[in-house]
Amino acid sequence: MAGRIAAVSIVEAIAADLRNRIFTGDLVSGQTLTETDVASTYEVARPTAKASIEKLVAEGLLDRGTHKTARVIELGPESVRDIYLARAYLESEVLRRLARDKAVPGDAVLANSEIAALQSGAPLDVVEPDMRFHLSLIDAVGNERISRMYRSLVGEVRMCMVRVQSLHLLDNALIHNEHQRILELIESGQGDAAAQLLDEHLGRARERLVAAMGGTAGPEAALPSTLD
Amino acid sequence: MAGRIAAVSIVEAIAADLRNRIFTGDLVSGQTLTETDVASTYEVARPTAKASIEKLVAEGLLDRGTHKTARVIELGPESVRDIYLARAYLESEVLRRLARDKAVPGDAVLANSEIAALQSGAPLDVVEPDMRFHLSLIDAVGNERISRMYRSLVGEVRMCMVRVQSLHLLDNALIHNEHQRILELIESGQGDAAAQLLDEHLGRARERLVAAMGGTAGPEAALPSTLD
DNA sequence: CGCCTTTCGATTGTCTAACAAGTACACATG
DNA sequence: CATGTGTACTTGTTAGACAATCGAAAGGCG
Repeated sequence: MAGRIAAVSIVEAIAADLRNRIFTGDLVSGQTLTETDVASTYEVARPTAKASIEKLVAEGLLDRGTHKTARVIELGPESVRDIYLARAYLESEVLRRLARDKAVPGDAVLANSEIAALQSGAPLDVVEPDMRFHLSLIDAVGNERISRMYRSLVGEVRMCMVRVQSLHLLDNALIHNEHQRILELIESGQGDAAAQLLDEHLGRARERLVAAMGGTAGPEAALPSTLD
Repeated sequence: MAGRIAAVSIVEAIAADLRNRIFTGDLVSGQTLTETDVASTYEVARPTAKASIEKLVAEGLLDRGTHKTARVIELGPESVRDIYLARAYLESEVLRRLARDKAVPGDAVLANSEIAALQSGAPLDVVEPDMRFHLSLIDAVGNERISRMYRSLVGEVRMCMVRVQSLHLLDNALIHNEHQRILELIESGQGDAAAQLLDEHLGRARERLVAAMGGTAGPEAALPSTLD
């Protein structure tokens, strides 16, 4: 069968669509979402729209106070640092434990080869396999809660990405090489080195994002132009 | 001022009370919570009760499928392992980074001294300062998302505790000593050793919980009787 | 007697309509 | 300029209702 069918409730369906619109940049940061707007857009009753909005608020994608209109969360430089540091915390410990068992997840290898394969195209094409690479590492330890936590971080990372999508921040070859080295370090059991390399890997991505979103001057002036 | 005032909505207030009743064991694992029950208990309309229930479902404290009654989640041995391993992942990396800065959080010292102070009392009295000790370490790195994640884990740990509260699983002196050694290792910059000790600390607690809840024979036979 | 089907009560999903309560912003007033 | 007032918009909550679904009990059949 082609994809498991899903009898989702209306609330879930609307929440899923809103989530998608946030991740694709259709709904930009700071944009307001009134209950009546959502209700009329999807032609449902206001309580239904309300429930959808509150679902996304619980996920952390929307923000709202009592009696105030919900807004798409705004991710400033401090949020980006918080997100990427949280990623580093989760993932570096994962790398240590994978290295302890010398367990290289096949999905991660696959995802990284896809990064190597795409030579050009839209600058955001690398995001999907990149996220899949990191998720494969996380999922490899088989901890349900860790995977859930990391996925919520990935959602926020995607929001950061669409926010600066006009810039080509990402050097596919560099990303591929660093991933490759991380996998090699896991295979040879060097957990500390893998964790440290990951720290640099994420730290670099983080600072480029911060510079691109918070920079006063043009980003090409603030960033190192070449990274090979 | 003595505590910021909070004008919480009815939904939030009910959710908070239900959460409290879950943590105190008033609502036991597996117990069903129909919307009408909650509505009549708190004398509110059903949609309000529904929203409260869905809030707790989003937090992971209740579980429910479409058209099915919500139940308090049941934490079996595999869940306990998942929770404690997730704790270890988060916290051991935190210890490494604290050790790197040789930063011993004052709140953690305080919480541990409270553990030393209580010599007797209810067996669960140690849980609160124990959780506070670990939370202090987590909060010390100042990462909002990591703190949030850990707090959700702490909630589940509390549920585990009330589930086996009849047994005295906890040796206050042992806990205090291990905490103390962890703090010392942070102070001397030995991150790896601190992380490893934490692993043992959490691993022991986890296995005792698992044995207590899943053991076929009486727990005093399955567990090492003394731990000094 | 045991198994399958049907029926029924209980529960949830969603809607309409409505009122209360709060926020934000413009406006008038001192 | 600071303050108070008022109004439009939005959200919080309720009541009642109907459809859809689930679980289990009751009944029929081999």
